[in-house]
Amino acid sequence: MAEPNFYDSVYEVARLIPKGRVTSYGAIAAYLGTKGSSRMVGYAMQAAGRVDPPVPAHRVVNRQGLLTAKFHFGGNLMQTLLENEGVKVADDQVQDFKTVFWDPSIELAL
DNA sequence: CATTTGACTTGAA
DNA sequence: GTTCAAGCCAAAT
Repeated sequence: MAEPNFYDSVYEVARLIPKGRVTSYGAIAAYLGTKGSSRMVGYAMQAAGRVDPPVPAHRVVNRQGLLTAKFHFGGNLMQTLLENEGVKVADDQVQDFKTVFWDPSIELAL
């Protein structure tokens, strides 16, 4: 079911992120085949807050596991949500990032 | 229709 | 190891 819209594709993948896991923009972009459009993934996320059902954008972080999106969430909301799901966050960074990392190109490749 | 921007990534100094 | 710069694609203006 390939969505004709780049945004919708990003939303779907973002919704597929399991609880307590996080992924990176580049991972989603690579999964969509547009590795170079890593920025677009985040850009789509911005609009994600306007779509329905809502997308767990708080589970999407940058390559460094840094909560880059928290600035858009409006404070510590993002970190709170992540910790609420079992993701340890400290200094705006995901702890054990590689452990909680969820790569769609691998998890969904099956 | 052309230009600018953007929740990023990777490479080089 | 850290900092700077360039590159990438798509949507918004």
